[in-house]
Amino acid sequence: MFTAINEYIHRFASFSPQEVALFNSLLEHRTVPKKTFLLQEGEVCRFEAFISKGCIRSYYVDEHGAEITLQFAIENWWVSDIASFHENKPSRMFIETLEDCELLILHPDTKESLLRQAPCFERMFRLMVQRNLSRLQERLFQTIATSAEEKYLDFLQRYPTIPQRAPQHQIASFLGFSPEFLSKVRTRLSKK
Amino acid sequence: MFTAINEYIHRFASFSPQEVALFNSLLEHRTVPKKTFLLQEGEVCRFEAFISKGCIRSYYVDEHGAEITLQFAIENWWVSDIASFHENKPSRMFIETLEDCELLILHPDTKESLLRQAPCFERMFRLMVQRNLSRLQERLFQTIATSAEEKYLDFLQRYPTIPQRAPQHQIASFLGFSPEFLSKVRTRLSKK
DNA sequence: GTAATTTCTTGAACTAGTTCAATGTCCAGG
DNA sequence: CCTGGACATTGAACTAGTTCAAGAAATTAC
Repeated sequence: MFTAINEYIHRFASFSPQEVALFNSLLEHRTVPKKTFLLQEGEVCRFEAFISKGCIRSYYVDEHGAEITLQFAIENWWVSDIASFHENKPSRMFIETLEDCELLILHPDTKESLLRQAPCFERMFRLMVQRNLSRLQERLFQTIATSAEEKYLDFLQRYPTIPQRAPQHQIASFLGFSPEFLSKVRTRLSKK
Repeated sequence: MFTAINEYIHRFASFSPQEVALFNSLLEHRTVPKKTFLLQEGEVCRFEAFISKGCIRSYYVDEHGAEITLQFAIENWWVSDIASFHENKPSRMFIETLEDCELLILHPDTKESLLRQAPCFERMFRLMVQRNLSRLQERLFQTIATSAEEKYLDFLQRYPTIPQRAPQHQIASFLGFSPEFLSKVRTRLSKK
């Protein structure tokens, strides 16, 4: 149950067996069916969830009711609204499972307890968030600088499993254009 | 010289006088004239710079030679390419002063030394990066979900000093549209 | 103080992407 | 097995934003 997450944390830093044991002991294991909301707009996010199995989407809803997908999270990724989690404030996001999921969960108090008992995890979380930040910078750049077609092709490379796991209109909302246009881009590409 | 940065770090965590003294002792103070490149594409970023005075822009250049502004950094902000800095790899960014600047600089080795001697700074940097990440999430959402006019108005609220400090075409490239269109948006707004 | 360069504005022609509506497809549930 | 709802496709009309070109305004450099 913990092999994946233990491999994961060792990619960022080294930990003693005791530290790993402490970490594992603080994780809550949870099984969640598909189409379940882990978080809805207005709620405070009380988890950071590591996905051992399954696929989860986080998204915003804009003033016209349109969805904008922030993230497709799959195996070996974390999902949370960190701003809401850390500042204890209502979230603007929805987080919903796309498949049946196996999660390993940290709560605000268990995370604090972990960091108090084993401060070396601060480093791991810092490096994790840093990596996230640079990826998001790249994505913003791409959102502004490239055409819908390029974005879609790049998406297929980067997230090869998502097209089988999420409907197209959600992918369009991740890439930043309308589902109809994604459909047109796809037919255009398949004619080449 | 250190008052601003010391206030800044205390907003994220508490530090003993010794820790603060160590931190300050590791900072390199540097004065940089306007229109100086702190980093150019292809170089490895060897600094995290806290701006005591001045204004700095970081941007990408896309395949057609167009600039995309990632950040306008002013007093009490940090500027760096964290991916390049931490993974020691060539950057895709340019970082250029818009004004004469006073900077307090951490280098990769001084940062490591700081974190080794005073691990509590891990926490501060983690919280800093987290805040950055959530702001960038908001910005991505806004880039996708709102009109040019809304983006510009929101920009004026959020960065009231930048219009006096940076040319309009750079602001347009931050907001994600062409300088000509920004000009049109502005005349449209001023007619209201 | 004037030349040179960068920045900003305006207009006309264009295009990438949107919106709406209609039709077709694919399931999941009873 | 058939039916209702979600999902995808297509086309036509539209629009927000782009591109190009030219001129005006503002800065900068000597």
